Amino acid sequence: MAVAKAPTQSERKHLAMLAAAEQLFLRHGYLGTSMDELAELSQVSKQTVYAHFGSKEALFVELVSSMTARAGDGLHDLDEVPAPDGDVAGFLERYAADELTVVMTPRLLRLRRLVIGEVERFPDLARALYENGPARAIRSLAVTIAALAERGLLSVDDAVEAATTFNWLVMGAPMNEAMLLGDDAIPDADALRRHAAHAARVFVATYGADRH
Amino acid sequence: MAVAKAPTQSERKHLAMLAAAEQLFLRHGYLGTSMDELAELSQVSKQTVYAHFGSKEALFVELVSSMTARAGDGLHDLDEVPAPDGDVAGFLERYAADELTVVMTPRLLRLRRLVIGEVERFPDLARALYENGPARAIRSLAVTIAALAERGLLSVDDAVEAATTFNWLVMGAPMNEAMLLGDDAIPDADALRRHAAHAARVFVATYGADRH
DNA sequence: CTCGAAATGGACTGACCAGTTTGATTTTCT
DNA sequence: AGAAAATCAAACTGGTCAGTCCATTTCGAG
Repeated sequence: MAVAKAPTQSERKHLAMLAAAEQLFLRHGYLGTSMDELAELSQVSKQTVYAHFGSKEALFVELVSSMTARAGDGLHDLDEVPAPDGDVAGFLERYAADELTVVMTPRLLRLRRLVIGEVERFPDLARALYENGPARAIRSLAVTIAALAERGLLSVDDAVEAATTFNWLVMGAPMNEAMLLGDDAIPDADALRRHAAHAARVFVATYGADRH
Repeated sequence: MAVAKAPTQSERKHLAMLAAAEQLFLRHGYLGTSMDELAELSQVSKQTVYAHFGSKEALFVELVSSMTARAGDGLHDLDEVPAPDGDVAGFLERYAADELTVVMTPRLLRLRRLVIGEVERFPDLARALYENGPARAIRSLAVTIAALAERGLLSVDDAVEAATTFNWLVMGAPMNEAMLLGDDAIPDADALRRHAAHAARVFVATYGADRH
């Protein structure tokens, strides 16, 4: 088994700095965060910050990139058997609820706000977030939808279009509310489940196999 | 008729400052814009800026508020006769295309990015943008949808839920792409029309009167 | 033409900030 | 234990920024 080696001081400080950077950048933005502030919150001297990350911009890019990469992680191992033999709506509802539970989280919403606000300054970070978030989710869902269509459980011409439709049917309203109304407007778990059910209902009404 | 009185120098400068503020704030953000820069671009002395607006924050709030208030203007006088006697899908498609044409504009998208990035600093501006944008559009659409349901052209229980669904069916994908991918990713007029048609098709498949 | 209001520009204050320097201290690894 | 690497505190550089001050000029209405 893996040996739990004690983290070195350097590693501990590295993590402390990343944690402080996350807190400050997500709260105050890129320009609104100062390196002195960050060093103090990390309980670390300023030189140590520069020794580890080189510059404010490099630290920002590293932090945002790593958060972005981990963004849609707990989700995409859900390519289990899509539907046993009929309950497509139930499957889609569960999928939507899982997706919403992952995405509608203060950490990820703040990351998204931060990155959107910095599109002009850091267009690559924004593109990376788009690729790792919606684009990845849609591609993955399109495969599943195509498989369901193959089995005759859905009636779909263009699987990517259908996946895109479902994705924004699910995410559109809560995401755009959360962007502008702040974390207090995040729906609770029950509201998310109801919304997921509604999205699945609309989708099946459009793409259900019983359409001629 | 209204007399076209020549604008005084003071009025001209006031507008020049607002124009410069729009350009700079939308491009560089709140913190990224300096008052010296703004005065220079306005062809005005710094004193004049402070004489007119008092402070950077006040100028920012005034600019964003006025842009927000005018945001969904060219649209909501479209409460003409919703549908003569049948073509609900066509009516919805036209409505969606109009809405998309107004919203998917660099100016408004940049405003939205700016406001989202400043949610923590200026929560009231964000709330105002939400109210004047999506919330207003959805309320207005809900009335129309209820009227169509009344005439038996749609089968709708909850008009607000249906309006919300249609709204994000229309705006979700292009809006969220534009937020992260920048103005270059704005779909052209033809793509917008096709997307509007698709949204209308999905909506009618779900809420069409021919559902039992 | 005249007088008050508005605008000018340029210097100035006080604060902040990214990044560097230095020399001493502590941690890590062998 | 002892050398190399990492960290520290604190001062410092060069620059920027919001907002103010002031003496002079320009504008516009009567």
